[in-house]
Amino acid sequence: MVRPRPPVAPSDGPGLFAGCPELIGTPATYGREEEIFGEGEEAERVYRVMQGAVRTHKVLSDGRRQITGFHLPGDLFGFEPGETHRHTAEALSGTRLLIFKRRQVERMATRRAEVACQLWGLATRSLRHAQDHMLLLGRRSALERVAAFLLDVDQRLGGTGTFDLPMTRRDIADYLGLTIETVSRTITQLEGEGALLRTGGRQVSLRRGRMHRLVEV
Amino acid sequence: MVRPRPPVAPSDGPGLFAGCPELIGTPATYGREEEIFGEGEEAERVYRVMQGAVRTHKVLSDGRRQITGFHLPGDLFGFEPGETHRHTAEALSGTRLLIFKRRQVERMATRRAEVACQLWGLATRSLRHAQDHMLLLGRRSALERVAAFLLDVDQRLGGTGTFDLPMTRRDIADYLGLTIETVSRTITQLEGEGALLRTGGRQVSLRRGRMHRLVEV
DNA sequence: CGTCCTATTGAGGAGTATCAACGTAGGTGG
DNA sequence: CCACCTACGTTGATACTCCTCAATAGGACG
Repeated sequence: MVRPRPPVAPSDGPGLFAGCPELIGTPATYGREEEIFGEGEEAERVYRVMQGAVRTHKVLSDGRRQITGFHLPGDLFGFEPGETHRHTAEALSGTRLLIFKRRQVERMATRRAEVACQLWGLATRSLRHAQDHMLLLGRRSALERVAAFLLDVDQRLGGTGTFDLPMTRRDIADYLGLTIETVSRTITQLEGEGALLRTGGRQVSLRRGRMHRLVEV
Repeated sequence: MVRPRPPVAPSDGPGLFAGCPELIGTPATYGREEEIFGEGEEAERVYRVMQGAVRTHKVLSDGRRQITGFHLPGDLFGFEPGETHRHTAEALSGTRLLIFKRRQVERMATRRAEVACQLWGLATRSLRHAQDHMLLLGRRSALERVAAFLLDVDQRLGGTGTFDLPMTRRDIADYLGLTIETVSRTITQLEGEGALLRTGGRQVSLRRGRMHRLVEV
């Protein structure tokens, strides 16, 4: 969730891949919790979010799950250097995607350097997000994790300070490497310290100054 | 450390960038613990390890550190999508590098799609490593982390099962999101369970069957 | 209104961090 | 060549964060 939105806006046009008119995507819709692709499946398609949201995750055999990222409109996902997907991807809610043939994109990338550069940029931005998240998972407390997460969601949803969390406590917990109980308790604690207000349902209103002080560098 | 070696072998030639003869790197050597670049500095160079090893890390203001990766001969590092480095890079020991001008590489990438594709492949492989590491940091126990780490180092150093750890306990701890004491205790525990032998200094000899059983999926 | 799923809260415990002491190895200067 | 010094590593005692298990409350939907 920390990843900044890539500069590829959905307004590039309904059928375009990263501004390349030769690549036309096939529209598709997915329902809440529906799987888009599974870990281990052949990676023959590439996806672009048009509406809704997608999460990608990895699981261990005993069910422990780590969400590696949330994908919002404009984001591309599903690229793999190898032949198979290393993640499972699922729609968070009703979601519209554009599907591209991976071979077609790769062939285009070998011909048009700007497409290949865009792919590189996308991968590098994802990498930066992943590295920031490693620091969070390896070295931050539960309070810092939740505060950083809430600030990030706020920013991605417009930065007004008041918003509805688009995911469940389970998703948040599996993204932050915590349990749902710890997430819940931490939000309660943040409310007790006056760093946020719960204004009904999943809506929260942040005191961004106080929140930032909890995260610091 | 988990990242598999990229297919770009150092034997590509002393001055070549990813098989591209137009790009000639400048050789440089760095001593133990010497900084190669710092977080926040302008990212105008790109590096390739020829000999030795490099670690990249991020730090919080209070000193908490997360090592995001170790780079061995053949690996490229230092790429950034933005203008500044998001990491600090330091040599683990006496290390020989090849330095490339970032602008030059990018210009070459816009002209030659195969260079851009190589950059994409490098970033994507790093991303895969980062995502595997997120699962480790977010959801694995200390025992699993250390066992996975040792198996990975063994594999990267030839897979014989017996090797010298090329980094200190502090580096291991900061890579695995643990403390040096926990790393030390966990290695002792692994020895007690007959999953490895300490054969003097930093050398260890793994019982890979037992180690693998501890890591599973 | 009941059912199911999600979220909150509490009590207790496991796992890892922290603080401290001691042991070991490698390098330096006498 | 040896003694010292410093950095690294191990082990122990204790503390604390976060997890686990359990019960309750709140919302969405039929």
